[in-house]
Amino acid sequence: MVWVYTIPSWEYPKEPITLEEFLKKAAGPHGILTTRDLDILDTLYYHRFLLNIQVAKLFFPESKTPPVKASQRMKILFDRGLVLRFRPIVSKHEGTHQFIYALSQLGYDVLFHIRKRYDKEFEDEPRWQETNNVVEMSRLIHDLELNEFCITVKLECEKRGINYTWWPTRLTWQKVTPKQLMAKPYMISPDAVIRIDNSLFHVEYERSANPERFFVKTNKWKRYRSTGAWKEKWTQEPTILVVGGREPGEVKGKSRKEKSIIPLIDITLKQGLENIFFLFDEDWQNGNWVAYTVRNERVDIFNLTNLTSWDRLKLY
DNA sequence: AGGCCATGCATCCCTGTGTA
DNA sequence: TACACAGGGATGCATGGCCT
Repeated sequence: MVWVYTIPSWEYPKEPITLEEFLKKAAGPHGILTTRDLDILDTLYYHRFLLNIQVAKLFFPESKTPPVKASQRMKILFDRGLVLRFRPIVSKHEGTHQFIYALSQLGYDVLFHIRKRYDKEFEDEPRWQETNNVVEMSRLIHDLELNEFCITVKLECEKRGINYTWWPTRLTWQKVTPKQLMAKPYMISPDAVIRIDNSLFHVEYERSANPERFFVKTNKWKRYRSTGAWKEKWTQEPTILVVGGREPGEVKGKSRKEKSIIPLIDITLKQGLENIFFLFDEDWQNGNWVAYTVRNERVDIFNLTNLTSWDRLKLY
């Protein structure tokens, strides 16, 4: 998808109703909300932004025309003030604009009021704010494409009958406090964490592929590994999965370019970081799920029975 | 009555192509 | 080169049937 950069401006409904009115109407057997609506709001809460086609894939898979269903339901949620929407500009055979949705303040309040009673994790959350949605376009696209990857893996798992878990990004952050005196705490904040069958992946979606920033990340990961800090959060060591373009991509309107992740492989090799895979957009988007290790070995991420070179090193 | 679903039609915007 | 127009992808909206 080729994006044209414009300043994102969220569209607000003309006559949103208040939380009190909403909860009155939402009650009872013929309330104006369904559990699916709540699931959609949940997904927006955890994953921030969704394209209409992504709502369609996740919540209307049985329909003959999922995008139509999705847009109809999302229009209702928008008119009632539960979501914000924004129509970006794309080009090159992509047709016309597709809506991007985000959670509104009312949507958060409704979700919080209805689900907090039996969903403990909400109570411990720092207060969410609608202004979280005001981000740079590059950040918005990054999140959308990350979600697209996670959704595509989910659908592929369903097709193959494999278990899949997609952790909400905000629940995967880990603050690591090193044991050594004077060492500063640091944050490990993956873009997403997914489990495919028995493999745990720590997903890094790299659109801008800045080598300097990546170098800093690899240092953090090495510490995270060597100190075993991952054990505080996960039952197995996560494999880092770097996802991004093999070829530099195009972005209209600004001098910004999407960069290839290939230079990052060299950095990783020189750093001696192991148990990390690289998966190219051009491959997974065409249904080819073969990732590469730093030594250019091919691995099928749906079938990781072969030992990786990292495992072999540990055995020696 | 309102939610859900299928369908049809209008409309919007981008792209490609033909013509003067 | 400039312009008009058709086609494609996607949304917006109205309608009608069925179900709870």
